[in-house]
Amino acid sequence: MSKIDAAKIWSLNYNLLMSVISSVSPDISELGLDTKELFVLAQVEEHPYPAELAATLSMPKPTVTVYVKRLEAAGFLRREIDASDLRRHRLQVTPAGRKVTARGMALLSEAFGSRLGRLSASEQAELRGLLEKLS
Amino acid sequence: MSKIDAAKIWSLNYNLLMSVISSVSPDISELGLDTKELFVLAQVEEHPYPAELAATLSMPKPTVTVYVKRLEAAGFLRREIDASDLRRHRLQVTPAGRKVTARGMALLSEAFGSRLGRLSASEQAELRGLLEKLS
DNA sequence: GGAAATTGGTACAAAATTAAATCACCTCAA
DNA sequence: TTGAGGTGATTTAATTTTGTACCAATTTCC
Repeated sequence: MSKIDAAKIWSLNYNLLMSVISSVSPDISELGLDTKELFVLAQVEEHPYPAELAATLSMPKPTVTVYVKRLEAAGFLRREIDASDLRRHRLQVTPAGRKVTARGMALLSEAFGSRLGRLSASEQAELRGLLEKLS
Repeated sequence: MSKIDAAKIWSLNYNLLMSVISSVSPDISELGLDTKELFVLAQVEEHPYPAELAATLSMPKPTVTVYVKRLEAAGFLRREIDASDLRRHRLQVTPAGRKVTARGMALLSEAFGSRLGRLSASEQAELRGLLEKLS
């Protein structure tokens, strides 16, 4: 349960996530957005400001700017200046954006779910609980 | 337990990993290697060929080439042509490489461990078991 | 034995990502 | 007020990562 184990758990988890990502990204691309763009888009409703997005996704602010710009150009997102603080840009998902998010997350769920399927329903709930404690 | 949940579990896990990575990468940089380089180095003993590394880490072959080259230049790795298959380059971690790997993984374990510390010992074991089933 | 197809690996150019600097705006103490 | 310090977001320039094309060694199959 010492340092060795934490690193082991880490690697297992990391390799798992990466392998799922790379298996779905071709399908996600066909929706007209990049995998990372999907992650950004999926968090916009919960975190409607670029700085918040950067913090929760652990990515630099300029990177968020680029993704937001692309998402806006694709019509998945609208940007408007926040009335109460003119520095802030409030983001809003368009109906098209919501649709593509749902599809993309469904693809991800399908791929990840096929791994999750190795676990029983109660194990899945257990896993979710553990991850929530860690978050 | 449907698609929605898989996506939720996914996001929790993804954000967790990314936040841990970004919190340790400054410390890892001080060891003289990049975070991704550490991940590569840490897998060399288990997967001593570039193509294998690319597959297990889900990264493109050219990327592995670049990292291997840097790790070799830094003296953490040696490359020799495999006697039984002259196309393959067998990689070998040097003592310096082993040392820096241990330190880097310790840093990672420390950071991840401080999250894991929120779980009881039996919960940690539970988590590891679940992740192993998924891998 | 010897083309043809495969596999491991790399070089180079293009694309993605990021660090550093900058601009616009906000807050608040004097 | 005002101007000093701080925050949100973007631009620019540099770095990192990757796709494409390629070579060299090996295997396959006639």
